[in-house]
Amino acid sequence: MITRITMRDVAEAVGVSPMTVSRAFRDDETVSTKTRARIRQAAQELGYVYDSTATAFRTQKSGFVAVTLPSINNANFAETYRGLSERIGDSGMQLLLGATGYRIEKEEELVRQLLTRNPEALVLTGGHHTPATRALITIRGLPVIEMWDLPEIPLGYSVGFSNAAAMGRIVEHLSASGRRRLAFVGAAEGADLRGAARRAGVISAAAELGLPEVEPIDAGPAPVSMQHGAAAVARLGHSVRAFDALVCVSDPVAFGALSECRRLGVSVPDELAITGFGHFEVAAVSEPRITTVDVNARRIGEEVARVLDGMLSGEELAGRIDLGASLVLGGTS
Amino acid sequence: MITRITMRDVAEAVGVSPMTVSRAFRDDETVSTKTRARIRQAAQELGYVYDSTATAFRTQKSGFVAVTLPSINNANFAETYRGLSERIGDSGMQLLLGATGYRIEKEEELVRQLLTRNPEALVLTGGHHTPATRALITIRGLPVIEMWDLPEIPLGYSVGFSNAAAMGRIVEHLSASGRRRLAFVGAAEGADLRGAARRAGVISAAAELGLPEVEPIDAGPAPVSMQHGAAAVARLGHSVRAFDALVCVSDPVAFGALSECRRLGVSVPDELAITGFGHFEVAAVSEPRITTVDVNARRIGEEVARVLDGMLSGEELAGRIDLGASLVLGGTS
DNA sequence: ACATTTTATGTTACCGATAACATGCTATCC
DNA sequence: GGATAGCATGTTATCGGTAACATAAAATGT
Repeated sequence: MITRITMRDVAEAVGVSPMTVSRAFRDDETVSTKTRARIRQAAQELGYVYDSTATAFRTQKSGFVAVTLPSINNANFAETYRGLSERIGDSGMQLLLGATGYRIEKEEELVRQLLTRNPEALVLTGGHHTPATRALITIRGLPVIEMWDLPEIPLGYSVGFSNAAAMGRIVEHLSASGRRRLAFVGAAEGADLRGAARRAGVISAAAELGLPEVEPIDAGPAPVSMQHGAAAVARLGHSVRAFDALVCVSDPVAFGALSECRRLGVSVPDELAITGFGHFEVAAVSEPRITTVDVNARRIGEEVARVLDGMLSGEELAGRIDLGASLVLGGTS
Repeated sequence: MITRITMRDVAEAVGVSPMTVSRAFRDDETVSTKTRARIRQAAQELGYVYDSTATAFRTQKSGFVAVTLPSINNANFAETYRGLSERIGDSGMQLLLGATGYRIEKEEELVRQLLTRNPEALVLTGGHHTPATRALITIRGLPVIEMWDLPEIPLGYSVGFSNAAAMGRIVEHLSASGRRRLAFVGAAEGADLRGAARRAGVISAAAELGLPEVEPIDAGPAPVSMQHGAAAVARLGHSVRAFDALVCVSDPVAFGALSECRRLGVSVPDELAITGFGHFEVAAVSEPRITTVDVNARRIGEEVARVLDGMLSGEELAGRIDLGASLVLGGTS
């Protein structure tokens, strides 16, 4: 890589101006078909590679959409990202990904870093952000979409569902099937906002249905996963039988709990019901299958892409898209 | 966002030249502490955001490392990405991610797109690429790391393990525990190169140990996951008892197979052994736990980050890092 | 045949930061 | 006290495209 090949080189080879090359590369109709072909040809031969950095600089349009996710290692967030990623390509945008580790302070740091790349829009997971994050975004007037949890005070567009409503479905179902002594298995108080919203949803739904107070079971710091679900039940041991339903913050946690119940010899669903959240693959495959709610992770991503597309082409769009959540009955309840 | 705030604006506010502001922002020691503080202050007040695009353009260093993964929705690849992502921050690099969907043609398209962003290095998963991909990279002299599968003809550095060796461990273990009629459950012939390497590893290890020919069971097109593992066993039904061990291409597939065996009433491991690959969380939590091999997904990412760091600072490094794979015994074998 | 429109291409200036070089000013030394 | 070294800051040119405007050549109309 002694000297980099630029449009100028291609232009000289063909015998036209760099401007014509630039036009040809953007498939500008005003460049004659013949010239375009010659330019393509020469570019190919010279091994020219288009430089998006220069374009981003000159046009002040980066072609980037910045995305933050709590974790990439979560099948649901990954599905959302996939839906977004596959759909966004059409509008010529590229995604810049950052993982917050479920912490809004980390999110702030990430947003700061991502903003230096001049993204044309920002997609955040969740509706809670540090004041500095909010300020950074609003000062710039950057288009924002918040996804997953529908926020009370949105920054811009939002696409997702209500954790409380989704958990309400679960609790109603459990109550309808005669379960009364519910425990909620999730992260420790305060650590995970999404988890906290789900716990709150369970508690209020239980209260509304006249069930006894829900017992919160701390499964450790977020992100809680299979191991934590298993460990939480292992810690309880046979006293898990004090409950007749474990409402878990997510399917992985539910699966961990289910496996541990089997090890303990606690029969699911006869002695104990177990429910998850998110409709992960493990819930659909395990034996018995886990009762859960489908929150359309994939579709969230796809809808975000659609909204982005519309936003960037200046359309008027609904500010808030609630994709809802549907109960998926399994054999654990 | 009427007019964007630049270093010039900050410079004017403080009463210095833009160059001094530039130096201050890069923590250049030659700028006096007092001036630096005043610049920081003014930048803060004006809401100035550093523009990496301009820097990337001027210095011809993008600060990007491009990464391709087969899929983001795979706990192992996600872990590798996480390891890489968390370690790479130190060198000031940012990752640009693309997912190939396990297809080298898509990889080529992605690499093309990523190259327009002038990445300073490229990280590819796997050792098989289209000729065009290889050409694109070598012409540019772009530093490359191939990870996961150690390639026969590497493009540059490589960090990973041998699929064949790892599968060898599994087969040896099965053979040593008296299993003889092995089936390999994976993607259809040719579809998935990584899967094909694993199948080949099983077949040759079995041959070496004098076991009968291994039966290949097609679990569908890559990526094969839990559902596919379950469906493959469901399709076999009770004739699965013709085998005494199912060697699965991955833990999710093994878990699907295990669940389906339970539904069928086939006893694992008494009637049938099941093994996985990759040491996914589900293998460690399911009951029984699944025998698998740990390929150090997280560490692959971390090592790649280390190699990148060294590469970019011009150190001499080992060209090939084999992190090996270790057998993890579970209750399914 | 000449004016007018259309088509294809060229010219110029600029996006925001920074490398390389230049310079003014203040300590330090004998 | 004058020369020298060192520190802090300034000047200039530039990275590779492209918006906006300009223009030459060909096509069209009357």
